[in-house]
This record gives sequence, structure tokens and C-alpha cells, in this order.
Amino acid sequence: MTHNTAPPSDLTFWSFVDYAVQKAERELPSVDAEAMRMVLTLNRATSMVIYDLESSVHRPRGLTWPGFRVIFALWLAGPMEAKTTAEISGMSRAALSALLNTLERDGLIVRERSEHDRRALQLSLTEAGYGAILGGFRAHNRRESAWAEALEPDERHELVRLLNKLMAGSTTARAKFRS
Amino acid sequence: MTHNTAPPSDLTFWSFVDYAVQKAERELPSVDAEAMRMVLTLNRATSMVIYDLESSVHRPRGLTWPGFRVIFALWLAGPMEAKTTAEISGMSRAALSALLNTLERDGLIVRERSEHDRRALQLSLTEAGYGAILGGFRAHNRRESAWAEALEPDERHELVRLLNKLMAGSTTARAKFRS
DNA sequence: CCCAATTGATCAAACCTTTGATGATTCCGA
DNA sequence: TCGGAATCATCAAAGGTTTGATCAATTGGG
Repeated sequence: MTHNTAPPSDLTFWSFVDYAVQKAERELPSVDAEAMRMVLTLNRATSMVIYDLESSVHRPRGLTWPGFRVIFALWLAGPMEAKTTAEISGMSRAALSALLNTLERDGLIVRERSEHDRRALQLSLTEAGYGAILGGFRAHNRRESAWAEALEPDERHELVRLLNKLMAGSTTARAKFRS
Repeated sequence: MTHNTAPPSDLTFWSFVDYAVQKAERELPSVDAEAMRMVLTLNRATSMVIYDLESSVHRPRGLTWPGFRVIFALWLAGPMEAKTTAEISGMSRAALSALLNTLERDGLIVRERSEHDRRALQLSLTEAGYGAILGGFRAHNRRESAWAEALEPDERHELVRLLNKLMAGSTTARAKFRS
């Protein structure tokens, strides 16, 4: 990889993946270019979707994306232990702890000590929490629909299948998981 | 959606998407369940991959994931204006500004005023910056390979195609973009 | 029964991100 | 040419994330 290559003048968000993969392939013969392309593309597509959902739906309603995920999980699955909430919403216990401070301060959730294990925390939504999710989720799902329309129904299924297969492979890949 | 449903006792990271989609479909007939499943799955798969890359490759080497992305872009495309760096690495100009403070303090990049436009900032890697990326990228790409092995080659291509089609649809979806 | 190991939660420090405001430069039309 | 508008970067405040440490409650082997 040369040190002082000038960037192509038309380098843009859309062209960067192709540019990066081609250049890496050219200059580093040992690189796994297809894997690189897959991870780059996956990362970009997801951050576009999430940024859109967060900035157009949730922030205007006073929720962050992580905050929404937690309220959403509690809405769907009902009151549960904080440990479970952390696991199913894909965050560490420490991150949830910090996030709960905001949600509790805003009156959306309630923290209670569990009865059978006084170390554990029981989480539940307040009425305000239900209110926050009721309006928010419809708008959220409408935007999900708008995104999904880019694909044909069978393409959506195939995308989900491939993503699930990718995740299932994490065991083989010996991936590191959130603790 | 009932208020006090008890969560199934076996609710886990892996079962949550199915559980959420089925329950939402059952209780909210108007929901677009397939769109919901697609976005949930996309989000999970990506955060697993990124978490693994960041925690197993980059943090042990002293880089965060956003830090890696910026160094990576500068390594591939050479010195460029900060505005371009922000765009191709998918972050806002303000976020890059904050990130550059860390990278500059750690001696990985150099900030210089552009000559033809004294508002603009020219970014380039230091020798330490090159050093950081050289070792890091190989380890990074090896983990990308490990993830990619979960799919057959044609499945990888199909996944990339579908993700690109999804992103291309963002115009139709009138998605909100990072400014 | 008791103490060491484990588990659940929080804290602390460092970092990155968002939105909105502020300053400095440059551009462009009257 | 002059002055308002657009552009580039940074700052400020509020939030969420990470890793590693700390503290309390519970569990289990001797």
C-alpha cells in the first residue's frame, strides 16, 4: 500500500466500498476481498437503516435508539429481570444500567428488587412507557416497511435467511460475544 | 398488546426475533411483520459482527471501531479533506471532529489547514498511523474471513447484492441521511 | 454450617455520537 | 465591490458504550 496516493476526486459514500475492495485486492494479494466487501456492505446498510429510524422516528419523540430497544422488549415480553432485558436487546449489563437511569428519570420504566433473589432487578413499563411505545412503534414499523419495499418478498426472506446463517456461523468463527 | 404478559421463561438472544415477530403479528394485525423481522435481524447480525471485530481485534490494539474506520479510510485513499473522510466513513462532521482529537493525541493522524480553502482541513496518517493499520488490518480481515465462511460464495454475493439493493431503495423510502 | 467462589448490579473513566449553536472563510448576485 | 448566504469546522450539552473495579447477595463444597 503506497503511502501518498491521492484519493480519487469522486470518492463518495456510495463508491467507497468498491474502491476500497479493489484497491486492497490490488495492493494486498493475500486479502480476502469478498469477506471485506461483505462486512463493509453489511455495516453500511445497517447504519443507514438505523440512522434513519432513530433520527426520523425516535429522537423526535424523545427516545434514543437503545432506549427504544429496551422499551420495545419490555412491551413485547412484559416485566422481566434486567439480565434478560440486557441479553435480548443485545447490550451489556453495564450499558443497560446506565441506560435505565435515563429511562427511569423520564418515568418510562420502574426498577424493583426481585423477591426471590435480592441481587436481581425486575423491570417493568410505566403507563408513560406504554404510551411512548404505542405511538412510536407504528411510525417505526411504517419506516421499516418503506425500507423493506426495496426488496421483493422472496428477496426479503432470502436476506433474513442469509443473515441468520451468518449469525449461526459465529460459533464456528469463535466470535467474541458481549458479556 | 396486553400489559402484564409474563415473558416466556426461555427468552434468549437467539429466540427473541421470532418471539417478537410472532407476538406483534398476533396482537397488532396491522403490523408489517416481515419488515420488522428484516430490520431486527439486520441489526442483530451487524452488531454481532462489529462487536466481535472491535473487541477481539481493534480494542486490544488500542483502537476503537470508529477510530479504525477513519484510519482505514486514510490508509486506502491517502490524504484527503476531512469532509471526505467523514462522508466515506459514514459519520457526521461533528463526530469526526471529536474522534480526530483522540487520533491526533495518540499521534496517528495529522490535521492541517487546506491551502486553497482555509476553512477546510487536510488529514493524513503519520508513520505511527500506518503502523497501526498494517498489523491491525490483517487480523481484521482474518476475522472477516472467519465470518464469511458461514456462507457459500454465491450466498455471500447474494447477501451483498441484497444489501446494496436495500441501500439503493433508501431514495424511494425517503430515508433521512446523516448530515 | 461456613467461607470461598460465583453472580447481579452499579460505578468510574475514557470515548464516540447527536443536535444545535458559534466563528471563520468563501462564494455569489446586485 | 460589497454584503448576505452558504460552507467548513469546532464547541457544548446530553447520552450511550466499553472495560475493569467494587459491593452485596447467593451458592456450593468441605
